[in-house]
Amino acid sequence: MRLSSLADYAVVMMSAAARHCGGVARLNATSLAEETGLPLPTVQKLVSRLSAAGLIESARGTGGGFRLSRPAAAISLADIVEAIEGPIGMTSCVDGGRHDCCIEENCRVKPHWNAVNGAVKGALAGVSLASLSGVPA
Amino acid sequence: MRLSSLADYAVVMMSAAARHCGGVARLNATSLAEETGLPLPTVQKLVSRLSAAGLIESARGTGGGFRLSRPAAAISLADIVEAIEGPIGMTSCVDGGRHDCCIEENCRVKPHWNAVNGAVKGALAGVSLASLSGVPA
DNA sequence: GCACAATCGGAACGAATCAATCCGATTGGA
DNA sequence: TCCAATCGGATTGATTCGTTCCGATTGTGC
Repeated sequence: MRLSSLADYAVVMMSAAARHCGGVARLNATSLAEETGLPLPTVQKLVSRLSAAGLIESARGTGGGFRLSRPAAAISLADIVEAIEGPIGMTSCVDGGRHDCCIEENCRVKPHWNAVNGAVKGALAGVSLASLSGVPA
Repeated sequence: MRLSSLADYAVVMMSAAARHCGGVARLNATSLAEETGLPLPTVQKLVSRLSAAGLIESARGTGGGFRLSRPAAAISLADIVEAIEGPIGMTSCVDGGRHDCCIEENCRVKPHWNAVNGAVKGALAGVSLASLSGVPA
């Protein structure tokens, strides 16, 4: 019931990127690590995950860096959390997923978890980077 | 962003207890383990946690067992999760708690986490054992 | 009053996941 | 063509979680 530190750091990092990224400016991992105070390797790992998820676009080579692939208003906390921790689900018995529960047939709690998952996901999807960093658009 | 297996098992166990416990009947850990299919030691550990949290009342000695200390309608998922995993909070920077975040001064995301935490907690508090097990009262 | 049996409660072990770190592959510029 | 700076993946260590086992407590039956 507590998201991992990586996801927390990712949210902070994306918020800082949204504040600084003035449209086309690219940020590198080093400057962002210095600004946020996070360790550099951690920032690198987060950048890898986020770029693999498609939230940011990275450019290699000298003077490279990364920038947001979408506007800040179109990125929500749910996107970031799913990019770092995988699909949002409080239990293993989500519909369409794996079935590792050995008491699935006698489990009458399962249908109710979907509603709870939807509520949690909606709570995270309702907050965007724009509302976090104060950017109007 | 995924609650532990213990909490999941605890919810299942409490649901089964709510179905069987007809007011004053006491359940023992062995029968409940046989019915739910969970390992006996796990059930014992869950009973320990839940009794320490005050959700169930345990009785030692021959013919002992445990029963719900409150009506099924007065016990929510939030109570069970908090009994097993501690306070519900997605991050370490909850108001009134510990301050382990080294970038707290530059963190502008912090005020928004409280709203998210409240939404999640409300989603869990809105579901009671009565709605899970189908007991009318 | 005593012994027995069944139970809860806490402590110890092993496994899995997570977080942090390091090195190699790729790419743009000079 | 060479160099330098960067991203990407792989490795190591630590923390936490899950499971299991053993001792303390208590009520019953004789």
